[in-house]
Amino acid sequence: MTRRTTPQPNRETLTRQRVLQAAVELANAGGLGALSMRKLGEAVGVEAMSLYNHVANKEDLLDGMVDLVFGEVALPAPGDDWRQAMRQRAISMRLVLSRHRWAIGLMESRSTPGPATLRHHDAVLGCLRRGGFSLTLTAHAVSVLDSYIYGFALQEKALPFDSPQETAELAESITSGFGDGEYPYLTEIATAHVMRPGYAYGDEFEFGLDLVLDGLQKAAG
Amino acid sequence: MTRRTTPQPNRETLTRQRVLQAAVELANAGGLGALSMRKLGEAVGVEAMSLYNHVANKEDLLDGMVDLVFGEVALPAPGDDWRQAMRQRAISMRLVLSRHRWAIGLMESRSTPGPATLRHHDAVLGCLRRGGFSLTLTAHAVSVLDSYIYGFALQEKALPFDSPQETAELAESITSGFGDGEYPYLTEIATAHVMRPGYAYGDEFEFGLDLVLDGLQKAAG
DNA sequence: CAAAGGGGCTTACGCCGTAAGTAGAGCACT
DNA sequence: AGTGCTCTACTTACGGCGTAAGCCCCTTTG
Repeated sequence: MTRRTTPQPNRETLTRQRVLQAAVELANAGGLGALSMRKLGEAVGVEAMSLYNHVANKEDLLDGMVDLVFGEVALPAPGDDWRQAMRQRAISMRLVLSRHRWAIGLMESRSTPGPATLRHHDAVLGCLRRGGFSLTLTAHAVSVLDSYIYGFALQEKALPFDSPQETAELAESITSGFGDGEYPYLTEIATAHVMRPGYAYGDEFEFGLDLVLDGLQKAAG
Repeated sequence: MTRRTTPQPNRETLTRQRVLQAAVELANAGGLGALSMRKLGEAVGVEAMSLYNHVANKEDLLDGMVDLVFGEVALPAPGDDWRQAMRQRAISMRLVLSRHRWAIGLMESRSTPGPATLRHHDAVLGCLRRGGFSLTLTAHAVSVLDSYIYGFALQEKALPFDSPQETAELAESITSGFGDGEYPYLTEIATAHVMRPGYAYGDEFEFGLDLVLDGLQKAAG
């Protein structure tokens, strides 16, 4: 046994990828508030300061996390009909954003997009251009589609409940707090619509999505 | 001079309103990051801990700020045509959200709405119901409209520039960073569309808004 | 086998939100 | 007038944050 030690067999070398993935897992589990450099270091078995060998600073870490999330979104297949492709893209994006609820709040202010983000946007633009959209209409379409998707994800995130049952409980607690006449229409929709069995806000997504796609199809002529 | 001191004539008593307004001003000036209890105390001429006489904690402070912002949005007038009223409401909301860019990032996770927020939502629901919308269609309409408005505001906030000139500069710096073939459609839209004189992303808002309103009108039959 | 470089660790600084305790002024009683 | 309650503001302190600066030792290379 002249060999000193094996090259740390029990601790595989840290990489940017491993750091980013651990950060995403931390954020998934406890929200962005649970993600600190110290806790992230602990999660990957390293002191906080050692993380700075792999990320420039926390901004850079967040940028990398956002790009990782974008990488999970299914790219529109080049051969597909634009409408079909955009529909699938939107649904995939919403799925990804609901898997990583912290991400939507992070896309504000992240102004240095990573490669997966750029690839995603390029694929979306290409799908529309090849589908016959003019430059101007392509810009309109991307704006309205992304606004709708992000905005829906934002609202969905703001809801502090997941199951229909929790929804009903919250709606009841809100309406019972006021006199009947104070917010009549809120009371009406809470009692007669939201509290119906089987209600789930997420089901609203496809209604708006198809509404937007219809409008774009008409505009494309 | 038997009287000890006058009852502090030069310092008007602090109120929740004054605290909230100062907090909004701080956030307007320097973003949410510039808003700390210490700085807010300094702004109103008081130590940080004294603020807790008027707000329960920072969460409560943020809740109050959001409600203050909602109070700035013009309520739909009861007599108006639903489409006209919803259009004006959307434009007013976007204007308010661009005056307070920090607010959109805050509406995530604020789950205890204040009176102005409730009044706003009740007025919107009422406008649609009186316009003949069924309960289900009203829920659809609110979802798609709010998603679009918030999502647009979110994207607008993410843009790190305000003037058309800054936009062009950024677009050029992005496209020049890659080989021509890497992101062809991004390059195309950046050079041939975004960099045109007079381009401003904000102009996209009304296209999507009218698209959504058209779709709702059709759905309302 | 020595030199060099790099990944990891320790320490420290100035922020943050806020719990806990204190002081003084205004008011309502006797 | 005295007594005590309440309300506002201040002070101090704690644990956590991002990260700058410096050191240490292991690995690679000549």
